[in-house]
Amino acid sequence: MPAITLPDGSVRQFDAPVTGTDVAAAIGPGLARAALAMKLDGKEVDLSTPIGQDASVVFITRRDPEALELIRHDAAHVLAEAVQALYPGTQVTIGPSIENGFYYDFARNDPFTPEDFPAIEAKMREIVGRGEKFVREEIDRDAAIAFFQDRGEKYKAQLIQDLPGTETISLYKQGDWLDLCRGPHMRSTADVGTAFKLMKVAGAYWRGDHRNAMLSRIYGTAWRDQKELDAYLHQLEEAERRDHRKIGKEMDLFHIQEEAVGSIFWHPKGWKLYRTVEAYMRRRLDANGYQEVKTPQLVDRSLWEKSGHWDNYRQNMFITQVQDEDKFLALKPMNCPCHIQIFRQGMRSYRELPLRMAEFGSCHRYEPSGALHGIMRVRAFTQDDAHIFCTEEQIAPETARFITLLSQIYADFGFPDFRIKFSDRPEARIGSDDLWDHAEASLREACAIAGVAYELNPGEGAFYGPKLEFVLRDAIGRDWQCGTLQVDPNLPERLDAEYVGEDGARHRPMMLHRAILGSFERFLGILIEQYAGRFPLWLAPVQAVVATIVADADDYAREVAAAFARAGLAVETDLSNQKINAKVREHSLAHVPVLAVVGRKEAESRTVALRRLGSQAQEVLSLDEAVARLASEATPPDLKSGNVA
RNA sequence: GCCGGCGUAGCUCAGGGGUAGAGCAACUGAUUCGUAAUCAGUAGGUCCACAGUUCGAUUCUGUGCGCCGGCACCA
Repeated sequence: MPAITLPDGSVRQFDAPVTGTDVAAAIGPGLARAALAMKLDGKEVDLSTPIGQDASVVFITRRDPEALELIRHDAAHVLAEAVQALYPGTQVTIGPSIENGFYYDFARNDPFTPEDFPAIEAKMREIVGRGEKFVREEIDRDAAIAFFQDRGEKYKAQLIQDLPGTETISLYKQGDWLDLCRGPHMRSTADVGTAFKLMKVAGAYWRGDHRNAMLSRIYGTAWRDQKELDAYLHQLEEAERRDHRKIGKEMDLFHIQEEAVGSIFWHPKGWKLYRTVEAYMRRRLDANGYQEVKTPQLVDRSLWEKSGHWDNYRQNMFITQVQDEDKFLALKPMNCPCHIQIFRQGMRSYRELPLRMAEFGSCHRYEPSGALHGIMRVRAFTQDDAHIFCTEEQIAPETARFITLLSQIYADFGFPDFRIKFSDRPEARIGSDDLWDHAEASLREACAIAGVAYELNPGEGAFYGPKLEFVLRDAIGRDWQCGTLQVDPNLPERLDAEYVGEDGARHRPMMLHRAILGSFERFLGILIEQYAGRFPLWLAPVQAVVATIVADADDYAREVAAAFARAGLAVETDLSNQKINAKVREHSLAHVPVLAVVGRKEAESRTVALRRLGSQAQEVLSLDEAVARLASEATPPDLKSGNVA
């Protein structure tokens, strides 16, 4: 007879097999009301699951983080029932819970539009209000396939068909409606609650494969209560204000126009930001043993044929041809083959390794139109690229060294936390398993040396080697790969790079492809969103504005601005005949970090009144002191004393 | 590339089969003011492009282009 161990260590004996519902009731009416599901020996299951033997049970209530996932998953079922009730003939497919919500993919001739949402939401509330019990039923595989086929649910039938034969097929009923589902679920549709909202419609390929039919996906968000939902919606609104496209316009940083899709027109302030980041990166690379090079933009197709890119990526390359010439040149989509050309000049010795060759390489790729996104995903971009030619033994130490450098740089830009994904061998790959074993082991070892944790991203490596991806998140919660490090034993072979070893014989170097920012464009986009345009002083494109209160202070204001400029500050003057209130407002909205206000008082005493963005306080300093202090504050992190790279 | 939505002044947006409107910005003038909007005036538009329907299209229909949200892709 089952003895149930509870989280507090206590044990309850029962005379006969029980369900979670029974156990909760035995403990108390409060828990019986609150329990939504349970963890049975660590596995999440329905409350109604029978317990015949000794087991440990942890109840999940609305307060537990696990509840969110249950609510969202159940909400997806409720959505599916609502849709099938309102739009007969719609087939159901899958509907998981996701971060912040859920979605459900439907097969239907006429896709949904947001105008359908009110009706669907109303129907969902009705279903939740009915509080139909979720009833689990296990069913024979063939019977299940026949059942769904009879109902015209061919996607469900196919799902079952493709499940491994050992899998138990379970259905979940809620009143008259049912769905194929592994579970678990809460007690009834009432447990979903009312804190949900349909968010958007989207197309999505069946099983994520572009060769398959496109389904109509409805996204929703669901929370434990209205307060959480409101907070989430509010947070979304806030995030939209940080959108780099919006801020880029407001701060006059850049624009993109139809005649150059996927390419950026950098305006003076945006380019200033770009140059600040570039100058910083160049100093970091110089200090870390990199040699900077510059390679051609247009390169004959023969080189791309040798490297393999012509075969693999021709569709995504910009090809040019000059009139009256048969030659085809490609705008380089990447820098590696060019760097190998430099490596191949003359005879290389093992003594030169590891050789770190860096380039702020301008690349062009014909990205699919749907992939373009502001300045984060473009067709013309500049990588902070470098290739490290090294021996196999040097892979791990070089990688560790790289991670250290990257961490430092990310921290300087205000990203102390980032995610690392480890992508190992994909199905379609070149090179022997032995080679891959070595390359992956080196990367793992490097991560251990660097002391960093990573998530495994199975099968997502490049075709030539495993890679690490360094991922940052934008304002809206989308993840972007920025940094990367790829181990490549292949390209040196194809393009015949070699060096003379200690033994006097010729060897193939290994090649590490690596980038820290990834591309300037993407990184600047993330950076803009990270700071919502309110950059730290060293990054701000306009660091200070000297604003006058009266015209009598104009000459002094010019003097102050000149002194700021001599100290290397990016400064502007505002001598317009507006009230100081208006000037404060205008430059605050423009995210200028320092406002130096001068009136008659300041002109007479040779002081300035500094006001920092986000603060209402004023600090009156002598001109000399203000210059010294701001100049020191505006020093890039790598140039601060005591922090020399 | 695929599915859906959108495209009106520099920006944010309203409007609607009879060739367009607001706020902010810009420009001009007045105002010289002490830390988040001084007042008045002026100017500003191929209503994304092309085709079709119509007496007449910015408005309706179609196609193209671009943008936005997803999906797929991301060397």
